[in-house]
Amino acid sequence: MFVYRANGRREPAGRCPGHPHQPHLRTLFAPAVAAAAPDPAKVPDYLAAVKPAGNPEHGDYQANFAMALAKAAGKKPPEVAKEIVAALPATADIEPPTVAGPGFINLKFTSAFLARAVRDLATDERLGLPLAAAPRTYVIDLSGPNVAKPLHVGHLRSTIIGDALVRILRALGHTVVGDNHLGDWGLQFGILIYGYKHFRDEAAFQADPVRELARLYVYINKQFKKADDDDEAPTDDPLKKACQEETAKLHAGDPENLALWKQFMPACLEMLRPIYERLDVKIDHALGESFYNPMLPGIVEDMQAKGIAFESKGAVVIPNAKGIVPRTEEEMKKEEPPAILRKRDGAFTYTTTDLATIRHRADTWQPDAMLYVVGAPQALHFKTLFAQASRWGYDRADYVHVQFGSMLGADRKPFGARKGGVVELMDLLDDAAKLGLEKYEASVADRRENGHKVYEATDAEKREIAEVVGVGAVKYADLSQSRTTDYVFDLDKMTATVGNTATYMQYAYARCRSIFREGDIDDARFRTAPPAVVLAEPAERALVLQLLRFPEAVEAAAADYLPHLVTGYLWDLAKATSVFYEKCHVLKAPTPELRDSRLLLVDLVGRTIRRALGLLGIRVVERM
RNA sequence: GCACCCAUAGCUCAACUGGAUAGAGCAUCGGUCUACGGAACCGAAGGUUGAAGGUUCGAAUCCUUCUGGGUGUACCA
Repeated sequence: MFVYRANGRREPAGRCPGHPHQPHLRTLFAPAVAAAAPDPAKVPDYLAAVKPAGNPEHGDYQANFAMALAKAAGKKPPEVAKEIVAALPATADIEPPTVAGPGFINLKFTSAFLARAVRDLATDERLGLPLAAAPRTYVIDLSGPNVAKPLHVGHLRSTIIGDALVRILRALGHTVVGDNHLGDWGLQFGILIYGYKHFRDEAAFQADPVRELARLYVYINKQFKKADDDDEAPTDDPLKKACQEETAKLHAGDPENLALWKQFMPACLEMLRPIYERLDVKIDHALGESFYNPMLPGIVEDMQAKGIAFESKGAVVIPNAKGIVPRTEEEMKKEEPPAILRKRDGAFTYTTTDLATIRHRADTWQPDAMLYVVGAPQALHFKTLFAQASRWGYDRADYVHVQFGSMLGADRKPFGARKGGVVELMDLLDDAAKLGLEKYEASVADRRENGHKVYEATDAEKREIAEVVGVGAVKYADLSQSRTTDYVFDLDKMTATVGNTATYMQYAYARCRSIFREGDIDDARFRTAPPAVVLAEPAERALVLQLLRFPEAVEAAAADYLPHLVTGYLWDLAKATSVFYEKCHVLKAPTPELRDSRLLLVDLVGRTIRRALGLLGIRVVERM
């Protein structure tokens, strides 16, 4: 991933600012490091090397700057580490640090500090999540479906990742504008119009316009495919040409085509609405391509007037990111192509629309950053677009292509939009919900068989469980994968009840709630007047450390636009909780003090899971 | 041809952005406990991080070359 800054330089994205205890440790070290460092300018870099320990045996945190510092000072790393440790101010928050290996400084919080910190966390509705000191305004481009066909699994990633980023950035106090750049004006409507005029089944269209339009779209595209297989250049395909002509007529304002477009649009939007509802995704704006259509001639004129765009081979183009328009054969082989704003036939392209969109977003919301949650194949397009938009004068905001890998079929081949066997989103959600319910019922039967008292859910509750579990499974599967790599679509894995899945987290949440129900305990007390926390077992200590790390995970996810850092955190939290349950009885704790302390931890685990899943757009149920 | 992305355990994925012995989940094998919710826990086995060089105290991570896959590449979006 890269960020285009105002100066046009390519820079890595911002680093994680660290969780609230990291600054605390850095403050502790700052004077000693400053005294030992020959170059004061490097002190912040050294302090940045105070980070969570990679291995719990080494403590809670580790300071890794002694090696670099020793080299700069011409000393031996372990000696430098020892000197710095000796120079630390006295504190009751950490145990005496130890020096190990080539000069690592290992740090461990005292139990007293952890107990105090987690008790403070209990009264904090934000669970430690900081509000940004300097809130920024983000415009996030997400989802962007082609409205002429039903959503399929390929649209999941942009929608789900984009929605999670909206929620995460908002949670940290930023202003976020979500904008769904609908594909509602391109060739797909030429295809629909041509298909409607020549191949429609009138009865089917009357009965269900949505389905008939979808059929026509697929039908025409299959005809294109044939041309490809015959090794004909797609542009020579007469059918495609005919569709392009219908598109051009629409764009030129042809009354018949415009009327058809207006007739088709509501049906197309109706096709999308229930899916967004089911996914629990609300996008602030849906300014599609058609919205920008009237602005396109002005965009091209303006860019030509400013000397950024010009004619080449009958089209109007903007140079590639390097500022070059290749003209000779040799250049065309070596250089990236320019982007076309207006084709030879006068039609505008999506590059022009994207430029109009940038101008509109910049003028309307004055964002500090514009994020495009769009698949990796469009990297070249955005590279060119961002570079030239900056030259055009829209250089205040950072442009980020938050790209993600393709969804692959079981054969590890990308899902092609035109290929058969593409799973429609609605069917996928139905299947996932059905599987979720089956597993729930199997689990209930199993528990009953083993003599447990089992709560009998009503049919309405079962439907709710199925939906929450099913949709959650699909979302979590996508979000838990680092977004840059391709990923293999696997429904069974998504709906698994073990491992790093939504179901496992939702179940962990339900377990927390169950303990309070079982003991008939009011949880409010643990949030308003929390009892003292007693850390008797290592499992409790590990759990507390994990609870305190929630802000760190969220901030890291926001810094690099990586929601999977939140799911990774959840998985660690869930594992720590499992061990805790195993080692520490809660309701049957040896003393009332310990029971209260453990109830506080259970309540915090439940709240943290709910909050973290909420940041990913995933819901929980109280019982399952 | 050129450009971008990727390659980690049998499979699916991590690795806190250069840190200590590369970790999980499936699958395989073994074990624990009448179980505050067993959708559990513990353990074993599984690796020359695609290959070869280089950078340095230290590399899955950074640089070069190569191999193998994906994607894009002047009038689709």
